[in-house]
Amino acid sequence: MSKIFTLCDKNDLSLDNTFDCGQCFRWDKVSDTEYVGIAMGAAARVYQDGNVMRIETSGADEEAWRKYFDLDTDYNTIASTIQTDDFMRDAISFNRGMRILRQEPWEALCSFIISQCNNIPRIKKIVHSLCERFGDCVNLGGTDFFAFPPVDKIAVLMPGDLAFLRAGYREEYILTAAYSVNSGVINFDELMRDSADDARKKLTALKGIGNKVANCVLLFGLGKTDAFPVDTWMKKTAQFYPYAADGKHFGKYAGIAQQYIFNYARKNMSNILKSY
DNA sequence: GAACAGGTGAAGT
DNA sequence: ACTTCACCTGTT
Repeated sequence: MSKIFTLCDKNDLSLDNTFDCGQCFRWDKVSDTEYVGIAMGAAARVYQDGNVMRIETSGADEEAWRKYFDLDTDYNTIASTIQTDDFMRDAISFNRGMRILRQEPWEALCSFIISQCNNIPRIKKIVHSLCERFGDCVNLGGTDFFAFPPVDKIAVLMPGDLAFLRAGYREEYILTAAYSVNSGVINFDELMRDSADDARKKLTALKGIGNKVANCVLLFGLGKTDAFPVDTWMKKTAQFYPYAADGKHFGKYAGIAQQYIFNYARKNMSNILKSY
């Protein structure tokens, strides 16, 4: 049977700014007050109920979900440290209630390999297809969800076995990553203890993993808030707001600043161009 | 048909 | 160190 927990006050978690800010690919909007998805092998329905946010889940305990939603971190305090100018004031205000999800490292690595030079609908489609084929099926409220496949399920595959994904040249990168993680060449526990610089070096040693994807893995999969991914949107923004391409400027919470800037730019670029 | 999409690596200055 | 380009695929 499913269980229901209260997560937090409604002001401390914005569903759209968290699930639709480009950091994750496995949550879908059901209504203005509800998303459904799957993480840590547990399906879930996250929804607003009056003044609080609640979660109904097929598994994973309350503690695991609290960690997943990073609920022990005070984002208001972090926001004040990265609010260095008017642009950031507006970006933070736009993203009120966003939280950086603590995703599983292997899922983050594989997902952001798929993300390269791709649009979000197709990323989601490819990831879903991978899960449907190799992940465990979990039911919640009559709907089937598919967990992200464990790395050993992918590490036994040969080149060509993922052709059905239509992931193109990214297939080789997925397999390389799976072999490396499964064999222990890449050890996430170790990367978690490493500095961001050390962990980044180990990740970019893999074929198909450059700085951008590695930084996404550090930020979204390994909890390193100082990792600062710079993608095309950040580069575009940096043309008129240079700090968007400067990972040093925002200090230890640079990654969170990045996500505020990224989502602000991606959703609102035309208005931003008029304002700055 | 061309250009583009949350990049990367190899080869060329 | 910086620039250019091919790489799979799907959509506009």
